[in-house]
Amino acid sequence: MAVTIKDVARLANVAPSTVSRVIADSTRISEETKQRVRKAMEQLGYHPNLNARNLASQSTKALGLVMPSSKDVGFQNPFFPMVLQGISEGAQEKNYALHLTTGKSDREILDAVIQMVQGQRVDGVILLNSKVDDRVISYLKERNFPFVLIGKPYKNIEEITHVDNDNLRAMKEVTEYLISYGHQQIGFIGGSLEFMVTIDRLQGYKQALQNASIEIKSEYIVHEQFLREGGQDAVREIMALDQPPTALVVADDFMALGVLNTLDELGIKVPDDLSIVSFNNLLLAEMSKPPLTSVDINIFELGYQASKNLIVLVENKNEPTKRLIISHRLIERLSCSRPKQ
Amino acid sequence: MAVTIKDVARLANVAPSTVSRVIADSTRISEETKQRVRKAMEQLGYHPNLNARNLASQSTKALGLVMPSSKDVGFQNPFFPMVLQGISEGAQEKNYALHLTTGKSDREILDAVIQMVQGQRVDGVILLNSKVDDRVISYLKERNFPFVLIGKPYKNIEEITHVDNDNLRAMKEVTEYLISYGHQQIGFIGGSLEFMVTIDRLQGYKQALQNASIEIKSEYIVHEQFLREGGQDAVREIMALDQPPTALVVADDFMALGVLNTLDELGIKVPDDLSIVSFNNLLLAEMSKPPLTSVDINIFELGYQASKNLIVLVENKNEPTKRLIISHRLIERLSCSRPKQ
DNA sequence: TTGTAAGCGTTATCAG
DNA sequence: CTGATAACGCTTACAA
Repeated sequence: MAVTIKDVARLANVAPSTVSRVIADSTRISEETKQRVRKAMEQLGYHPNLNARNLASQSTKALGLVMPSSKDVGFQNPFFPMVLQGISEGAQEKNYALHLTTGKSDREILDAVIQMVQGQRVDGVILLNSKVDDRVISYLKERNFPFVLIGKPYKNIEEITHVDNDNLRAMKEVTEYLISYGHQQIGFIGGSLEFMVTIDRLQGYKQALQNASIEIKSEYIVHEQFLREGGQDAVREIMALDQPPTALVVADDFMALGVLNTLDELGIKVPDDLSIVSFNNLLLAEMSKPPLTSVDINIFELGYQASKNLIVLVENKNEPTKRLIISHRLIERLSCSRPKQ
Repeated sequence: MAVTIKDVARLANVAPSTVSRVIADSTRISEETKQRVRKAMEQLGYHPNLNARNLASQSTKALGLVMPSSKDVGFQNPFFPMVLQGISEGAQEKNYALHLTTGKSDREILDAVIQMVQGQRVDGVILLNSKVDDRVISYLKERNFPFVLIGKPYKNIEEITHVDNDNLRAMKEVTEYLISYGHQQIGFIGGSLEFMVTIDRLQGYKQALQNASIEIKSEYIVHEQFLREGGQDAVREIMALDQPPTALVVADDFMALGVLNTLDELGIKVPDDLSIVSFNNLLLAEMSKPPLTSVDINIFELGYQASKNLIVLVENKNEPTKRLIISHRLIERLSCSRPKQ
């Protein structure tokens, strides 16, 4: 039906193998026949059948992407499209295609990954959401199949190539920033502790307080969902304390938006009564009222480096595992000030 | 290297073709051998090589998804992850895989699509962003390759299967809703007129005004980018008029957020001084201040129906083209009230 | 009900 | 520099 390599060969008066070599731009083909073959390809509108090619060459030039479960709320966070953008760019540059995988349960996701990997649809896999004791990771490691993780692995850190921010340091800096403003009562509103990012940031928060000899109060530490009213409950809880904090670090701009609303309802002014720093620096951050001081964690770059390095991993069999740390940057806006007396 | 159909055949003491039939669950195989073969597959951890299978069967059980250009700002709108979620679900249900495609320019995108289609990596394609005179559409139509468009085609409406909202009616209803509140001066802040959705909504807006014998003022109609400060410029412009509107319809929640901010800066209170209705009903809508009355256009369903119907198209050669209209619903929150005297 | 064998469209190995 | 020819792993007539 479709035009094949044989049709091209016939028209150009060469063997199919020669056409194949022209496609691969082999050096061992005379410039003259190359021209002739290329013209024939053009003329016939030839495009190689990728399935045949993959089958013969035992490789696919495609990367698999494991998305967060579609039931996951986190899916609505703009984090996902941004990281995808980065991944996509890194792949495109090396002419790799992207293959998507989801599932409603962990089991479904694992099955989809297995199919994709064993079915040889992809040469490598990018993981977005590492959970504690992730079965997908165990599976890939076991088979020694190339993959990179965006975020920090729960175990075997040294054996898993991953790209992450230095979340500990980022949060430490943020906390120090607030301390330097004169804040002593600083609250922490983070996501679930089953995410490494939360663990790291919590630790950064604690370290900063300790270094400044500020007491760590457990009432100041709240873990909530990243999204939605999560922030609202958290902030009510924490502001109802006898001695409420004068500053807050929040895990995510989206959540910070909820925080801002609740504060408004409670009649608490930002930054006059309460300072806030959040993370991610989404468009949201500059559109909220007041605009949020937020840590830009370079989401695009996270994705870009992930695919870029996965390709390296795929193409060089003995590439060592790596840990890639993407830089972050505090973007100062209007949600912080000195505490009131 | 990997375990193949032959290994299974050998272990189960049957011919490879028999194994193939077992995989396809052919009725012409005895239950007994089915058991035996399945056991062998299990034992060896067999998974079919999808490239070989695709090559032999000339079909892929995969759908291609053309994403908005990664340079596109629209990419940051939560619309994308939501529609992807729907698409993914529809595909998963029928055991179809998803293949992604992007590019930085229209040319790159077209090339990627051609590669994907002619390379026979997918059986059908879902398009997200139809532009005027879309070359991807022309290409697919020309080749008679199955595809569905999310949104409304610019031309050949009857010949292109697409899933869309009734944007004209939705906007008409919204405008009538505001009129019923007593508003006579109603502004329109929409996206670029190169999007069909804008054209449809603008028309709905005009129809509602006409039906109510309200004059259509061109100064009340502003077209801006969907995102970012777009809203802010637009609202400044429109509120600076001698007789500013008492109500606004806005194309998108995200944009409405920008509008809210600017209004706040201008000292204009919502809904007391100005009523607002927006579209999409993102999480944002309930988190903004005040919470936005917004039209839920069922983004998930848009995606879900797209992949579901694309699969029908792919599997039934002579399926007629369809137009699928997804329902919408006005979600009333706190951004509307009667106009002041 | 099962086996044989001919593709599917490439790439890769050997000759020449 | 180029051409045969054998894989690659599976599906699918056609036989049996």
